[in-house]
This record gives sequence, C-alpha cells and structure tokens, in this order.
Amino acid sequence: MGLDDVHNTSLCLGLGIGCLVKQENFSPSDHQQQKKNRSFLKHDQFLPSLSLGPSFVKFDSSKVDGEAIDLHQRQASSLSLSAVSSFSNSSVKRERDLGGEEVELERVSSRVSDENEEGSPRKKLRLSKEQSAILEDSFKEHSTLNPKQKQALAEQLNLRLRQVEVWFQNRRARTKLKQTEVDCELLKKCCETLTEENKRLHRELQELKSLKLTASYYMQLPAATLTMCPSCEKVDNGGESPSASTTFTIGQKSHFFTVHSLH
DNA sequence: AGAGAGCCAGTGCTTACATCA
DNA sequence: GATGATGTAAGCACTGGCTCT
Repeated sequence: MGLDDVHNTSLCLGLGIGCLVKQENFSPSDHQQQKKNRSFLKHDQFLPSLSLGPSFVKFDSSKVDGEAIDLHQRQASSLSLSAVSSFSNSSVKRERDLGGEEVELERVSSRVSDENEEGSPRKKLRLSKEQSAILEDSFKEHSTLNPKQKQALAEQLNLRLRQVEVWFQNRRARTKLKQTEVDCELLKKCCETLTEENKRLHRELQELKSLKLTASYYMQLPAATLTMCPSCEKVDNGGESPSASTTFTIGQKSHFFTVHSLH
C-alpha cells in the first residue's frame, strides 16, 4: 500500500484529536459534488493522529457524471431487466436448489406504478437482483449521484427518481454503519494493546523503583567499595566480597535510568 | 430572510430466513 | 418430515431537521 493508497483509503477513527484536513484534487466544478459527499469527506479527508487502517469507502473525486451513466447503459444492454420490482402485493417465492443458490421465481406483478389498484399509496417493494446489482455498481462508482445520473439510473432501472434517491441514502447509511463497526473493533483492539502496554510499563516502573532503593542502600556504603562497569551497567563492590552477592544489574539499556556517580 | 434542494438520522413496516415446538 | 408460531436481520420508504445556494 503506497502513500496514494493511504490517502485514498485513509481510515478516520473519529478521535477528534489532531485531525488534519487532507488535500484532495477537487476542481472548482467539483464543489457541488464535494458538498454532496460531505459525509464521506469526514471519513476520507480528516486524518487523525491515530491511524489504524484503511477505510472501506474509496471516493474518487475525479470521476463524476458520465462514466456511471455509461456503465449503466452498458450493463442495461447486457441485462434484460425485469422492470418489475417485487411488491408486497406480488408474491415472490424464493427457493434454494441443491447447490444452495437462490432461484427467484417471480409471479408477475402487474404493474410498476406508484399506487396499487386500490389507489392507496404503495407500501413496500424489494428490488430485483438485477436492479440491486446495477445500483451497487453505481454506488461503487459514486456514493452520491447528481440529478442527471439519478434520472438516468431511474429510467434505466424503471424506478422512480425517489426510489433511487432513497436507495442511495440507505446504502450510504449502511456503509457508514459498517465502517463504524469496523472502527469500533479497531479501537477496541487498540485499547487492549494500550492497556497491556500500560500494565507492562507499570511493572517495569515498579522494578526500577525497587532497584533504585537497592542502589540507594549501596550508595550509603563507602564509595571506594562500589564500582560500576560502564558497558554492562553492573555495580561491583570492588572485590571486597567476591562471593557474588554484591553485583547487580540496573535495568536494561533501553530504559531511562542513569546512575551518575557513585562517589 | 425565506424558499427550495439535498442529505442524514431515526424510525416504521415488510420480507426473507432461521429456529423451535 | 411437515407445519405454524416466533424472533431477527435486512431492505424499502417516510419524516423531520439541518446545511447550503
């Protein structure tokens, strides 16, 4: 993962401390898109001092407008969409074949208008697999759509504009929720690591304190009786008692513990 | 300042699926 | 094994509030 990847997929953990605004290559004409993507900019553009991993949201601001529509048109040409979503008043039965794959058997819903036969507002629908797939592809391209794209997508999928809008809103919400869960897990692990480190440092501190006490004890002895090896940091009593009990080690080299003088 | 557009957060309702008696 | 009741997760849609133009 290079620096560019880090920039494009940076993870914001929302710690709120030391966040830096990342510079993106937005052109002035992208201003509207920036505004539209402001919720994602929170994730992509603010880099906290604690960076734990990649974001799952990757927004490429350089691609706007035409591409998504072209993609949809390409897909539309290769897919014969059933323009009918599965409404609550049209029964959809799913069966699983031996391989566990879902086979969708749609008993035809008669219509796609906004209201049912009784004239009451339509309740629920479930988009077809093809519709969902195209919406997903579109979402991968752009997490938000401009009105033009929205209209094109709605026409392509034979859905109302509002349905496309709602789908994207819900999709963004789901993405955000998932990202929050991921962030939460990472923070939990980070917290556990820091707790362990804290415990370790506490133990080390205790050891150093006890060593300091021991050192103080030996400092009370006549100075000539103690010497310290500068390389191995061992204190010796000058050979007066070669029987090993007076030699000890002051911590590890990496620790901030200094014995200035034994005189 | 007010209107309109667009987005988000919250929530209700429906559907599909799993589990259990 | 089949069936109905129940719980749950996911998806669609709506509403209210907010921000920006």
